[in-house]
Amino acid sequence: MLQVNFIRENFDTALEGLEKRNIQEPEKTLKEVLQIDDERKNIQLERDGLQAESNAISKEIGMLMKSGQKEKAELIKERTAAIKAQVKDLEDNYNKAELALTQLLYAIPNIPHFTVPSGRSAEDNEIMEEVGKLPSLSEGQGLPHWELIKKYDIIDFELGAKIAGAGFPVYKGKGARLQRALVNYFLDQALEMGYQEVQPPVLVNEASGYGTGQLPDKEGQMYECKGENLYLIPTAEVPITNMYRDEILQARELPIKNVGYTPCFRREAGNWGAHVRGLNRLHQFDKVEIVQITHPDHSYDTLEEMKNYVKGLLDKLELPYRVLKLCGGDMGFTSALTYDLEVYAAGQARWLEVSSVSNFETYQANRLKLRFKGEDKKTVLAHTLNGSALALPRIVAAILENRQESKGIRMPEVLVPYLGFEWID
RNA sequence: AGAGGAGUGGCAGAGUGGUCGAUUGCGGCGGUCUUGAAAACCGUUGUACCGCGAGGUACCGGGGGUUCGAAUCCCUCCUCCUCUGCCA
Repeated sequence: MLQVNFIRENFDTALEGLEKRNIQEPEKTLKEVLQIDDERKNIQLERDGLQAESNAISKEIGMLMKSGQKEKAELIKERTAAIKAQVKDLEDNYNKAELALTQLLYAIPNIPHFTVPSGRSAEDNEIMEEVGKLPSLSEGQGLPHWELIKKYDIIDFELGAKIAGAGFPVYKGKGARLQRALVNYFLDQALEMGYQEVQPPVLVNEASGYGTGQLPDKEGQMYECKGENLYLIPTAEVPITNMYRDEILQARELPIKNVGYTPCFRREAGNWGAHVRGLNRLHQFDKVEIVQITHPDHSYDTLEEMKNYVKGLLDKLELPYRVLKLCGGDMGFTSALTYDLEVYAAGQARWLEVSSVSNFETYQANRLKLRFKGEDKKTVLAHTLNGSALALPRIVAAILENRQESKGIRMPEVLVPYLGFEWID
């Protein structure tokens, strides 16, 4: 969430940023934040003063008791009753103000970076570049992946529906092996870039959900564990970033680079439309995620580095892709700047999002209380970033669709050592 | 899952109702000494909020309670350890 002091000191910047996101009545909301915060401070001033008085009296009573002046002590005790009641009142008011403040702040999205284009929807995203040649498929070789997977019997949706539900496919044979190869390839590549591999829990508690911003606003997107107060992760970002919740790091430890493979679970309530077929949208899918924690001065360099790293993966997989800079209206709630990478899937003649690389600046760090001790010994919020590197299903879809030949589907060269075969046929 | 034990500052570990935000040791940082280092010695060393400042308030796993006063007593939840049971 945003820091109140940031809003106070940069009111116009904050307002401009929120306007870019097209949220309702941004000025009123920001003013309300400041007003509630002022209220909170005033209450604290009064409460702390009374508390100090009360502490002094207690101390006095202690000394009187020690020196045996019981009656005198009893006399003073009477004075404390009024103070106590007052403190209790102020305490209640303080808690109310603080709660109102955090709830309000939870509802305010991150301020977009100044380079983020304004816009309302995906159509307003800025296409930064397009890389690679779109495949030209010959007649009869333009099948979408949902037909190809049947043809080669490598992914079974009906079977998954039987044991779980729609959107939970079963990968079989070379389909399953392709999944495993991709995960291993992506992890190995990240290792070469200096990331530490981690295997986090795929269930997280409420505090973690709040830490990275999935709660409270996106509650409907996560699967909940009945009676356990745990959530299935929608992305490895949640557990991996939350490893650093309530931590104060040393400046020299930065940047921290972690990579993790996890399955991801998304309810996708109300997100199923006509063109959501096959692997395009699933309730469960596999993803390798890269997460970095950086010094605020370096986070945008890191964002470029991460984007370039993901581009490199797509280059090596020989998939044509384009890079988008998301507009204010399409960007995630917690992000300050997001690049989406989309691969071209020839069988559907569509671009499919396979990665989202974001800088959250201090938005998550503030919620997480993730700080570091700087060179001047001051404790300041770190910046958090993450990116998919990569999400599997749509990569699989694009590989199947773009690389289909009459003889079968030719696997990308870099995967062959991981796969142990060259063709799905 | 049952029985028992324990959670205190970066770590170790005192503290069982009153000048305790907390003795001490280690580690860290600064300094003295040294050609340099080690050792020794001296000093310093948590977080958050409020206040122009002096300073104040809160925090001893989380939450609640008793009391004029709680690290210390009570309730509750969480976590860890040991034993028993169960199980990849």
